[in-house]
Amino acid sequence: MGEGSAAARGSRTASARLLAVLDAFDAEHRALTLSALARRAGLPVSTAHRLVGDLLAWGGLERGDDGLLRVGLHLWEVAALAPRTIGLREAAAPSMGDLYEATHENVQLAVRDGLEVVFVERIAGRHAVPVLTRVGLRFPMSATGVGLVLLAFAPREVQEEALSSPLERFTERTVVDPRRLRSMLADVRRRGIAVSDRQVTMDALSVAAPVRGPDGDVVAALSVVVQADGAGPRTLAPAVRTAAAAISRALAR
Amino acid sequence: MGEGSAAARGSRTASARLLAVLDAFDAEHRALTLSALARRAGLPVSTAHRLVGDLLAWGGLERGDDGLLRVGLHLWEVAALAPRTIGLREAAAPSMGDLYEATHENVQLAVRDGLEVVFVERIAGRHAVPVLTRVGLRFPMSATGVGLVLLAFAPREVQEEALSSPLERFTERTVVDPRRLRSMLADVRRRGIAVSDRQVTMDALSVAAPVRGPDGDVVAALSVVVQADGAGPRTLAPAVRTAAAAISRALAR
DNA sequence: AGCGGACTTTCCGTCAGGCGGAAACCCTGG
DNA sequence: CCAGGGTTTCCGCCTGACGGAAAGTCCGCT
Repeated sequence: MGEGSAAARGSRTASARLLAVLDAFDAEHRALTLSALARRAGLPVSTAHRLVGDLLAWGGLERGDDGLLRVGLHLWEVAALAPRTIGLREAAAPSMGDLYEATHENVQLAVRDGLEVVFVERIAGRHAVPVLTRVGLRFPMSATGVGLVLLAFAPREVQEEALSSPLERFTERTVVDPRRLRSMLADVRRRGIAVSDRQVTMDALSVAAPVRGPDGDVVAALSVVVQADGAGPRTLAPAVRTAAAAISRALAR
Repeated sequence: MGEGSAAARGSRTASARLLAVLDAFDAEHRALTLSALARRAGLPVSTAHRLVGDLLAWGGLERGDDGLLRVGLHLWEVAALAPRTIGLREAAAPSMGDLYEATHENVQLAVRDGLEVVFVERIAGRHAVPVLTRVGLRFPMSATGVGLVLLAFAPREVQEEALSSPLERFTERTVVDPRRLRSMLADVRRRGIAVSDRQVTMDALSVAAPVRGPDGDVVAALSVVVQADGAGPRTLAPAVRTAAAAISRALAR
């Protein structure tokens, strides 16, 4: 016992409360009123009020002209110091640009966090297929191209854990059978490339390749997303693989 | 009395302490040991230890294989929700790419926060002049090209405040005379373009133009940084201006 | 105007829980 | 083997966080 919003409330630490305020924001709720925020964070308004005040003073939140609360610039500044974010982005940008030039499709870079992938950078073609992903977004590993790569090269324990929980289904083609997935992963490791064919949406297909850090372990994955019936993976694979390799080289320096 | 690290300690609010932990990180200190962090944050280790524990659990910090603490991915995810960050980036990316294609020089996008500019995005040419700026970095407004633009179009009060405090000098050519600066700003407003000629470093020159939001107010500034003795501002201005206008148009949609 | 509702801000008494000194623990290098 | 750095745990004191409540503010609606 002890769970349930009411009970949980009182037994939260001060930091947890502050962080809950930040967690009240997500892609669908980028701007909140104080009370909406309090509701979402599971806090009494008066408490939220004080915490928000602290965050406003610090720059972690900002109040727009419309009076709504949004995530502030200062938070972003700090966050920009995260490894696997700016540094990775900077190293990857030129090669991603090249890849975009070559394909004019969505080019994405993602890293693994726990059992999920987080998209760190993306070049969205003006005319490319619209995709669900966005920078800063989190996705389960099993479906996307980048996810397959990152899972294939993840430590044993992570793989086991990912395979043991039920796999989320997005389309009729999403692979949800662990045995099937396991063999796909072996394939990815062997070929150094992953293809997610209509496993996320029925109109898109992605081709991904691993990006390696200085010491050879896979730190990120690069992918290109194309129309499912367009140029096949066959032709894209080499380009993605070389671009990923170029990023790995840039990281080594 | 009352100031000085010791006295200040006790009189801090819980949130302030947590935020101080985050502030312990900066561009020169991206990875810290617990005690170094405590020192920088002005907190007793035991306190820092607990706060760090909370942040680790939340994902605001992460501990590397080397045992050092770094800013965590989850913080970045939240920060990515900040307006004038990802959204702006996404809107600006294509035009910035075009501008880079045209010039092959550093292309930068910045917004104003208080009396400073924060660089939000940058395309670093492989062969372009090395510059001091980096994404996530903060600079005083008076020297850089983007700063001049953002200051020129800032609200009256901001301008007054910026002009009333002494201007930081970077090179012998940095403008530090408020009267001189004031006339430069008028010029920027009139021409819709700002040139910072060797005001930050003696080898670089930047040309900047305003990016406007849907309601016409200046929300960001776009700039190109080139070798001080290279192609003059004369030739760059049109390109920068058009690219900035294209971004403004993208934002309007 | 007058009213109801939703949000924000302030106030304050209570008491949970944060705070931090100190000591134990754990390295690594001399 | 010890010295010096870091990390982690423990625990009693007491501060300052907590949140209910009420006042203040700003709508839109009739």
